[in-house]
Amino acid sequence: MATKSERTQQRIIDAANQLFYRKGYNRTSFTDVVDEAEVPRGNIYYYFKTKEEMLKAVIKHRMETTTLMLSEWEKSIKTPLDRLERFVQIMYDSTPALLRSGCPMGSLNVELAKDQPELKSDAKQLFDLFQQWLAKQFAQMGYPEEARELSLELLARGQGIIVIAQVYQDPGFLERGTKEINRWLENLDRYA
Amino acid sequence: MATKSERTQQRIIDAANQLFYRKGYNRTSFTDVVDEAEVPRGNIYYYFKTKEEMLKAVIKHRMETTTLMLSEWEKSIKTPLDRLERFVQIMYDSTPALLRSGCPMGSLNVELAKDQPELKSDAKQLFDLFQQWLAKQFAQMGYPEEARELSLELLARGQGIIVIAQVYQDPGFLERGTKEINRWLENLDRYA
DNA sequence: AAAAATTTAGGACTATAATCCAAACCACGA
DNA sequence: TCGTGGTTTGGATTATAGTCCTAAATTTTT
Repeated sequence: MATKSERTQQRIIDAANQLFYRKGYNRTSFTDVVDEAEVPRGNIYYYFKTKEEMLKAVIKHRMETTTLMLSEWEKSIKTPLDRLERFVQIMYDSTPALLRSGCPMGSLNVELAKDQPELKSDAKQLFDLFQQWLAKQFAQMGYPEEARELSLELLARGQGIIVIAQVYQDPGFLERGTKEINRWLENLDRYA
Repeated sequence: MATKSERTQQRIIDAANQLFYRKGYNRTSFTDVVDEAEVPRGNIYYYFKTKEEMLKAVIKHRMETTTLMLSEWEKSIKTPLDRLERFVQIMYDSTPALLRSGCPMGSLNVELAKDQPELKSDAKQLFDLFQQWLAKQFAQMGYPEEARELSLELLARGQGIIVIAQVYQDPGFLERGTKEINRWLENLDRYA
């Protein structure tokens, strides 16, 4: 089992992760994290000397859980189409959170792209992770050439739908959008 | 001609407008604005008592210029298809800015949607403005029923393409994306 | 069990941001 | 010309955020 120290660190990362998502990176203060994680003020600096470091840890954490999720999908889901649709599914399943705080990956990138290039390149890794996994599925589906472009298109569609659904607080738009993506994927699969 | 005071106020709004776009609202400080507008420190508070007020003025300004732009398009461009394509065109024309700072309207909404609901509802007006104008064009094109949904879909496509193009710093993706949107619009028009 | 290393804890310190203020300045009508 | 209202200044003030420090407590190692 994890040591107490490891668990404390994890609590901090979890708290920061949530807050960065809900409030955004820049608007989240150390005080916020400290309160949420229920760690004494000064102690947090033992684990993370700067806010940047904390963000990097959060991104690393997201990378790990995402990697795990994707590899499990790969293990448990047989066809590329079903895997791609599983990806779309989490969008739909996350409706309430997406309407509240947008896409965790997209909004972080949009925020950091402004004026914080070093951090942005870290956040971009998350996109890369999904992008490469999606491309792999498209390639297996029979589109090795177009795999990258298709994966970007799928990501773009998702991002767009989420932004608009959030702006208009419209879960229906998210639902119709994901259905439409599925139709598109099924057509791609059919005519591969 | 505008009074000196009016011109000063306008300089402040222009500076804030640019900075909010380039750095984001939360990361822009009064000092930044003061420097950019070349107005003495204290003077800015004569015009805007709070940062919120300044944002509202910026949004108002954007609303005005956008309204003007859209009504000019309506005057000078004859068919709904051409008008819609004109909209797509500014996306393409703005490639460098979009790659640098994302969509001015989208990124502002994404930023403010996190934890700043009052401001968010102001920023949303910008979307409404475009959305209603786009819907009008779709209605004229022959889709009165689907006008709203189509306008949201067009906005979503634009947002998605911009986010991905920015994340991957890929002007080509933006170009292909806008071309694809145009194809879609032309098909809609053809089979109206 | 003592020594060494890690972790906790709270507060101090510094930097930066937002906001306010009061004196000076200026334009213009009485 | 004087005074009055709007405008300009720069610095003062306050709040908040980020960072650091040091001593105590705890855990680990010897």
